[in-house]
Amino acid sequence: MNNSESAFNALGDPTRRMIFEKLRDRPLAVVHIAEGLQVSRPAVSQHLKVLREAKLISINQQGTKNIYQINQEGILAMRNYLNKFWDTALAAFKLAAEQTEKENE
Amino acid sequence: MNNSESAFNALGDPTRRMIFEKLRDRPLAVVHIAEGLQVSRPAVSQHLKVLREAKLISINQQGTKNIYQINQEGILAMRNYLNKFWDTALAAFKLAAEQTEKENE
DNA sequence: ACTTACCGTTAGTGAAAACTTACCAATAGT
DNA sequence: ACTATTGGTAAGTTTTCACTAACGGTAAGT
Repeated sequence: MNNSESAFNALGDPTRRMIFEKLRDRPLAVVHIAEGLQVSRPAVSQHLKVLREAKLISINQQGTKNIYQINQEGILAMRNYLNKFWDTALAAFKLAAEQTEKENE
Repeated sequence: MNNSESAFNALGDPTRRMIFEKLRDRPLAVVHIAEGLQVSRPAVSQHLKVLREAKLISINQQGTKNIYQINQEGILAMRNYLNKFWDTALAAFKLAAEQTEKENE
């Protein structure tokens, strides 16, 4: 599974999107990420693992605290995927239009 | 659920990503989408429904054939989400850096 | 040393969702 | 008319995965 694939998988879950958006505004320790969320702390830990493997977030270990923060790499992977996807789709569309035009001459 | 949410949900599934990528190159009827895929045609139909509701694809009905094609709307929703997300994260980061700087004066 | 705070992992459970089978409706072609 | 093609839906099964409870491990503070 490449970067963008694991990133799409990770953001496919609503709870993980909430965590992801919490970290958008500031880096947070796991306890604080779990606050306000309706799942247990271990569940949050598991989600963090998935997000980390997708390179959407990264750890900054400080003593016993694990401070999580946004990682640009995963975001870039998704953006590149979508940009390239659309470019390819558009090119295919234009090519098909030209083909049709020729056939009608 | 807004647009980008349902889009992320939809692309969270690997089979749906495959379908989505199949349609990138050309519009296809359901039968042809199912070809090569390791799931039954009804399963494909169900996936198409999810992708359609996320506005990632759209139908072009031609007689008894349902031709599916890429829909830019869902893609744009995701791109906008990611762009805005990153902008916000960057702004928050800069603000935090300035705060820290002031404290160290 | 002892206690407290923080957090990852494992095992087991429950719910969501992906899948298949069966069925039916609509159009196209003969 | 009838036959074939196309494809959506419903019911039921299977599988996946998100979740909790319990445990252990590490670092900080006293």
